[in-house]
Amino acid sequence: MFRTNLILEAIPPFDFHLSAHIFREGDPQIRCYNGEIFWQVLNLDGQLALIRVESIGNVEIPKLKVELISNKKLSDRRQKKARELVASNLNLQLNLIPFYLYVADDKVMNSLSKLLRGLKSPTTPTIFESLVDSIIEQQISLKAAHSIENRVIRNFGDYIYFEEETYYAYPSPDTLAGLDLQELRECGLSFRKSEYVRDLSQSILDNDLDLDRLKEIHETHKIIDELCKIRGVGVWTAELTVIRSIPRFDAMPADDIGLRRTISHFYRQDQRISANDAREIGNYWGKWKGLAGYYLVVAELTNIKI
DNA sequence: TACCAGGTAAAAA
DNA sequence: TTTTTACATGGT
Repeated sequence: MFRTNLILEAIPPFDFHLSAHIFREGDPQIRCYNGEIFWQVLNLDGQLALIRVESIGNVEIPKLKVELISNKKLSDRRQKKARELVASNLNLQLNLIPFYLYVADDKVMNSLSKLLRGLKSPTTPTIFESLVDSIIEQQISLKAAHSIENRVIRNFGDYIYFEEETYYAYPSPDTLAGLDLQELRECGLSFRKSEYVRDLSQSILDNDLDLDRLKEIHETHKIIDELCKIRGVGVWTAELTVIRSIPRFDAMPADDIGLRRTISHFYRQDQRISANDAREIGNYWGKWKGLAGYYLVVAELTNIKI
């Protein structure tokens, strides 16, 4: 195996351990954080590398050591690609200060910006990955969805061996496009969702759909409109995808039943709220509503009381 | 056992 | 045009 070390810096504040905490329950063979190191397999222009990230700085002077493990020596170009991918996956270039200033008048959010200072939301390596995951997550519980996602990754993802362990990368559109519906169905997707995923993959393979082009579109609502043209992608899926893959934070999946429960926990004394109620509250966070929603979800996950 | 959980498209009315 | 229905797994 070949090993390469990189040093990455982030725009402060950035709390690596707090931000990686969301992967605490992750599958160790896919993507995981163990309290010390975060790891996952990345596809660097066709070559796989296991990346292991650890903090060698602190929240106000954030610095990361990234170890790249691969079967063949990584070219300079691929090392650069790895740098870019890790930086975007952990949202290192996101400046949180404007967000904190924007929500300073909101009592709850102001508290959270102090309690969760340095928390950045993760970004998926590709828009495709976020779309497929979001389709799988429609309607069913996150736990059920994650077990289905992990089966898809284990069954169809490329992999590398390292120290007697197998690590899986996310399957490519090319691979998923060529599957029988029955193969996806056996991972736990419904036949309908299997069609969505296969057809989405096929249209990328055929160059009928260029997801990366969406990043160039300035207005987020236009990206959401474009995503909604894809069969199986509704507003909820599109909003979730722009937040966690582009990423854009001036959108929030107000239809999301879990997010609504969380918003009501902090703002409406746990009374059920409608999607419109959630949108109304979300508008108060303006262009930062997506990140504000993430802060609320993490606050609930980590059992923070305001 | 039944019902709900980070929805969506297609069928039925 | 609007309303209803089918669908997958995991937890309670």
